[in-house]
Amino acid sequence: MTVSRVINNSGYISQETRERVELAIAELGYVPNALARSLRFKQTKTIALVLTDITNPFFTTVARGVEDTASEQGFSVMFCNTDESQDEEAEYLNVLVQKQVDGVLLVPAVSSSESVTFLRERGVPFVVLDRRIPEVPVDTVRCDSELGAYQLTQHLLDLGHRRIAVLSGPAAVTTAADRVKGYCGALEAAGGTPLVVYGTFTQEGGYRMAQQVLSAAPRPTALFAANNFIAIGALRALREAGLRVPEDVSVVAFDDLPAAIVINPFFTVASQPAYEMGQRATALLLDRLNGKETFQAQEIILPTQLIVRESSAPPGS
Amino acid sequence: MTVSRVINNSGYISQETRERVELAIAELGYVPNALARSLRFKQTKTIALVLTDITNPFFTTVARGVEDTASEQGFSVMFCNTDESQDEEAEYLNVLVQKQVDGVLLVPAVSSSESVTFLRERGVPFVVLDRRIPEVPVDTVRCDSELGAYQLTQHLLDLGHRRIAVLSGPAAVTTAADRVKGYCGALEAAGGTPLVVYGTFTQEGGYRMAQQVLSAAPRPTALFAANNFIAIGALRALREAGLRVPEDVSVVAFDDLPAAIVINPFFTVASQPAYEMGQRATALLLDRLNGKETFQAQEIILPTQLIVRESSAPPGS
DNA sequence: CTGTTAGCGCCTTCAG
DNA sequence: CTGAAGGCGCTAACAG
Repeated sequence: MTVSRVINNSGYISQETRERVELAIAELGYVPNALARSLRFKQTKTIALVLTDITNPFFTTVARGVEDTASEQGFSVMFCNTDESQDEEAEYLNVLVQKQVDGVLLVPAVSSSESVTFLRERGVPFVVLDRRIPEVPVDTVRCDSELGAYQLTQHLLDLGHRRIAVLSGPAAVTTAADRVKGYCGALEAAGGTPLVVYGTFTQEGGYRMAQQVLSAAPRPTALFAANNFIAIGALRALREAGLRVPEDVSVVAFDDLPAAIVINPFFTVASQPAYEMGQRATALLLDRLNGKETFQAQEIILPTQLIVRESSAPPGS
Repeated sequence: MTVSRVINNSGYISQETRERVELAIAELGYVPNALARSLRFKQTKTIALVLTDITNPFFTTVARGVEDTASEQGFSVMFCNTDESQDEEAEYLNVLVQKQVDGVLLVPAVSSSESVTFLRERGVPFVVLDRRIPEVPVDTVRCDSELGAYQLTQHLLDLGHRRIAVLSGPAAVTTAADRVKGYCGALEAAGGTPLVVYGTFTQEGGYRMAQQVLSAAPRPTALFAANNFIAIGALRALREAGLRVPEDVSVVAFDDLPAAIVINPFFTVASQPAYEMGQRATALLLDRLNGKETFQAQEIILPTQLIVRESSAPPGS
């Protein structure tokens, strides 16, 4: 008890006792057991970040924003890769709840409400990141995928493209769906006919989807990749088909690559403020934990930024 | 108690009681408290990954290898970014020890033995990742930086370069030092004079170091970047100076960028098997935890792979 | 100012 | 086969 008082600087302690205790602590290399503390206070000072794949630079940057913000406030972060699998996600959430994390930042693999319901039933605060859970009011921090896609498509339309294909992600993922929606909105307003293929948010997916749309006749003059990996895969397919970018086919994409890892910024993109998304989501979650945010669910929607680079040009240029 | 027996499938339970308990569990959304369990068993089933910056694709990939391997064996992973700061590192380790993590994977910010001693004194198993702690026998998983650097330098020598500058990382970081050493070994054997500058493992660092060595007379004909970020920064400096790669200056680098995020593989590199490093380090740590590895410290040294691409060519070509 | 009691939720051990 | 006691390390509340 006396030791506890010394460590936590609480209550009255005589100078002499304090020094004796501190000496003993140093000598023994004593470290307080945060587990026991957590058990008592029902607070672990730990949050979890559940995402699909930390290997994607977008999520890496988000993760960095999360960790920085969390550690500033004395929280640790556990991270989990679901690989877009709902089962993995459920399994991780189960473990996290058992481990009594104070809160969860979740990039849901699918837009169903199961995970969210699971957490809510067990009283674990959470913030949904990057994607939406339709029809359920939950704290969410994400970008405006629809508007970003609209702008990206509009940019292609302005350049004169009419046959624009979307290489999308899984239909069940809201960012994929929203981007398709924004694209359709812009395209239909201009009297074009949507051409949409669905696949995975991976390089392989982009490669396959690109091959698929390129075999169509007439060939699209522009491709819209729903994320960075898809864009890279698509580019590979274009090269193999002997098509030049942007001369033969323009390419635009969602998600920019960090300046630190890219040699030649090339893709025209709708860039998402990944670091800030991580920051904001964490701040919101911690506010909830501290009871600062007690009102209803809020949705923080950040803007994307259209950055025009060399991968897009007028058709047949 | 009876509930405990049901959950853990231990001891005798009548079928009927089991069913009643299971029903109650489902109804109440009961979740066992892993904290209490950990307190009793002194096992949290959690390990920590302490690295400098998860934003670096090399470490991102390592992290992925770690998480995959850990979760396979039922362990969760906490991650911490030290930004090469020894103080941050010490602070994180302190928290982690308090939180009773079962083990730590550490990419030490500096090569001093403080962190390692800290962990050892407190009985926390750990594996050092990527870097060495000189003169202290500890479990280590890393690449052969010296040999990799030797090969990279030899490659430049073979092309005919003699004035080769190294843009290194912090002198206190063993990977930086080892790479300089390998470079010096190759260069001196060929009768060249080493030109080494030290900086940070960042794009900014690479930019500044490149500017510095390019102002030397005679100008180096080749640059050796000690990591991927430095290479990118150096390339920026070269461009600004109106120098072409590889025509005017060749560039080689340590660390490859994952194929999924790179458009045009361009740099000649010594590639490290990042994912495997994470895997191996985690496996070793978990073996220690399970008492499988009870013998003395071992050092697992993985080979780098020399990949020749377009950024290197004979001088004046 | 310091120490004792009790309980957070778990499971080993021992009674019933 | 099921339940009660006790302790993992911590601290609020209360005694001394």
